[in-house]
Amino acid sequence: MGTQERKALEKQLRRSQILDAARMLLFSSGIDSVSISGISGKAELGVGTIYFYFKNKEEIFAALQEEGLALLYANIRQLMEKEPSPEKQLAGIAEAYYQFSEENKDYFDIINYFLSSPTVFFEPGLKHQIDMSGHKILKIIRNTITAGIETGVFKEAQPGRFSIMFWGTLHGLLHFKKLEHTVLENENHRDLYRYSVNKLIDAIRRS
Amino acid sequence: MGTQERKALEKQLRRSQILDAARMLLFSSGIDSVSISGISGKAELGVGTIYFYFKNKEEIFAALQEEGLALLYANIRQLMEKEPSPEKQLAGIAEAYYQFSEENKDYFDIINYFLSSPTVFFEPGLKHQIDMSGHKILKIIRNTITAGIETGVFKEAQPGRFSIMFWGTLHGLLHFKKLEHTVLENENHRDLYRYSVNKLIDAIRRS
Amino acid sequence: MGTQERKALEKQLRRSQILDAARMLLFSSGIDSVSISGISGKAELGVGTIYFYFKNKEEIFAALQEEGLALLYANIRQLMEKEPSPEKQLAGIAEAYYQFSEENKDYFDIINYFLSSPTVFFEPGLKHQIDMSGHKILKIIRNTITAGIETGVFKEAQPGRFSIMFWGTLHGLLHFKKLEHTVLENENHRDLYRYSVNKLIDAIRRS
Amino acid sequence: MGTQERKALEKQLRRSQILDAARMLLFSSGIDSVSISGISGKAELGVGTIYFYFKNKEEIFAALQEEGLALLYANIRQLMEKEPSPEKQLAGIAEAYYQFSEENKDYFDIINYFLSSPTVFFEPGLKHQIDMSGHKILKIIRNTITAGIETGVFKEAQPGRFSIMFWGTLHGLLHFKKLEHTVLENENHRDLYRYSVNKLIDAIRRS
DNA sequence: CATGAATGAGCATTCATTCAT
DNA sequence: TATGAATGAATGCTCATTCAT
Repeated sequence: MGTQERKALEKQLRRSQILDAARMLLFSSGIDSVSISGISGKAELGVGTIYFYFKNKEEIFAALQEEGLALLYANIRQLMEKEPSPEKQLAGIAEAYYQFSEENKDYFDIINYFLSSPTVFFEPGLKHQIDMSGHKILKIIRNTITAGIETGVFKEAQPGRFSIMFWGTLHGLLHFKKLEHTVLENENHRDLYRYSVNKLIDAIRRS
Repeated sequence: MGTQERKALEKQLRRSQILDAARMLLFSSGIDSVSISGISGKAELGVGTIYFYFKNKEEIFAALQEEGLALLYANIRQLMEKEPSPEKQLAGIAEAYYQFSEENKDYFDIINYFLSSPTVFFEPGLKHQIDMSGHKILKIIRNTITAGIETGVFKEAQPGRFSIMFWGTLHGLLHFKKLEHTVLENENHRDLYRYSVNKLIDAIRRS
Repeated sequence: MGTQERKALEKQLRRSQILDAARMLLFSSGIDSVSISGISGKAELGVGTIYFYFKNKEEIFAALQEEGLALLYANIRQLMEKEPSPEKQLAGIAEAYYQFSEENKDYFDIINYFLSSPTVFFEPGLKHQIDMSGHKILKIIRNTITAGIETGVFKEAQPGRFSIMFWGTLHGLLHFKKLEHTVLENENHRDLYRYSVNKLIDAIRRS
Repeated sequence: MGTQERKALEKQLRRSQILDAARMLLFSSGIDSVSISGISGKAELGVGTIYFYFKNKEEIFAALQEEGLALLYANIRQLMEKEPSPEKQLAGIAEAYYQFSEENKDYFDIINYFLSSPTVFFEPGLKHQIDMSGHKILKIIRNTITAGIETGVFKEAQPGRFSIMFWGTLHGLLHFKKLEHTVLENENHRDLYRYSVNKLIDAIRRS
């Protein structure tokens, strides 16, 4: 039915409208000062309407998180695909994550928000969707490593594990960014990050 | 004076009492639902009394964080000192951190909370004190590595950087714990962690 | 639409309801003990509802102040318009102010509160509105004086200044009301007030 | 008894110590941010001690108010005594009050605080003392006027009333100071004040 | 579908005052 | 006398969520 289609489309449109408002607010004022009424104001919709399209405030954030993961995924693909060799590709992935954490700090923060919080639970369906996004990113890494193994550049018996470790190291180091001028004292964070990535690539190259 | 001493002791006691309550609440309800009035209720003290001993809610959290870091530091020392070789010592440090994240989940969470949060800042003095605690832990790692280099077990031109990377990897992987049954799918998190630690030790052993 | 109209009316009603509660509280307990939660209790509305209709506690006071000024203005007009001559009109204005300070003591107090308070400031927009109300009252006085000059009853080179002085004298004397039985000792405050008004009218009549 | 005397002296000393602290705080932070604990800190005395010397926070303010009135009294005397004629003396008194409101704004505010507040009641004894201070000031005015009448410069059947009116006008106009840039629009407040003082002196000169 | 009025629990923080020592 | 630990009521304000229309 044409009518049905249009309705579905409109529904999608409203969702975007709300998400746009939420994103703008998130980026301009930080995660703590995003309120439903704020979103409703920015989106020029009633508060009740927000609740029609999203069950929760958290659901809105989850959607934003997905956006972030999608963007990160795209960035990674882009930077990685420029590179010819698995080694350079891995480095490209790491570089993409670093850039993302700086250039899309708000998305990075929101992803971390959910990852760090010991509480927050989403509905199973929602959670699955988000996990899938994380999965896709991890898969790129694993594929790159597997490809490297196949071409003989890498030697690694457990590419699945190594890819998680790789990702975990990047993640942990990015977390340390805020310690740059205190605990890490003299270390330049960027250099430290690159050093670590090289270390990891070295480790898999020779093992 | 006996009286003075007892007074000082009682004062210390009250502080602990408050911190205990805060810790219990934090542990049972998550960081977001720890409120001053909740603490005052749990501690069976008036709200005002809380503020007599702590300037701020944040000061309470900072104290808790420091407690956590001190405990972690002690645990690390203990597990590490059992081991004879730098390699085993590094493994011991990693093991201690893992255990800490499980057995002292509340402390682990609070440390992470402040590390992850894009906003919260402590007063300079407070921040410095916390940083020092973090520093001490990092120093153990660096010393272990340096010792390993000196005894010829490790080869690494930049022990300072490597120790941060080491710590960062552990940190990042522990963060992934909650993804165990989703993104990490088939991987047993514990095994993954150990695998990674070995990888890191391998990397420094041969390089 | 009938529905829309009723809604708008109800909204206006709620505002009044809140203002009524605030006024009653102010009247019965003094300005310092008017709290939002007190108002919400008296008005039988939730605290949040108060904040839905008024941005601030101060906005409520400002509304009350404006109410007061409007009432004073009306009273002045009424008493003044009965009088035929500028002299009697001036006396009528003074009389109206005196009556207002007695019969609408709560309004009088709130107007004074904001005038006396060394701190409190309203938002520019709000302030402007209040100032306008004050202005209107001052203008009546000035117009009366100007009219008197034009008809030759008064002689005064600076009617603007004199009207402020006139108003200031009334204001200052009403402030002294509470000193009636102490500093002012034997003076009957009412008589004193009338004496002063006559003095002022005399002063402008002859000068 | 020497001991008794010293004790009484010490008691007086402590009072001053507390008042000094309160005054400093009042002047540096404004009337609203003077707290007992703040005073106790500044005075280097325990909070309990404050309550030993003053029954109330209000009692402290009352003492400060008296200080203010005494200072005002002294200022008035000084400025007035320079002048030879009753007319100039009246102008001097007015001038002194104006200066006091500017140069000792904090004292002026505290005096007004008690005058404006519709609630606050002091103990009878205290109240009497404060009233006396007010009285003394009023008496100067009355004496000046009476003197003027006796020397034939002034003509006024009711010097008592006129002096209150005089004082009330000054008081009311000083209150209008904060309306200078709004309600009073183009009027320079200082000029307006002087104009009014002259008007009053004129009024009594010729009547 | 869309609205937005209404809610009320919840928050961190302050501070005058008391009272056992 | 002097102390300062303890209190707890009180404050203004926020905001996710609901629900009648």
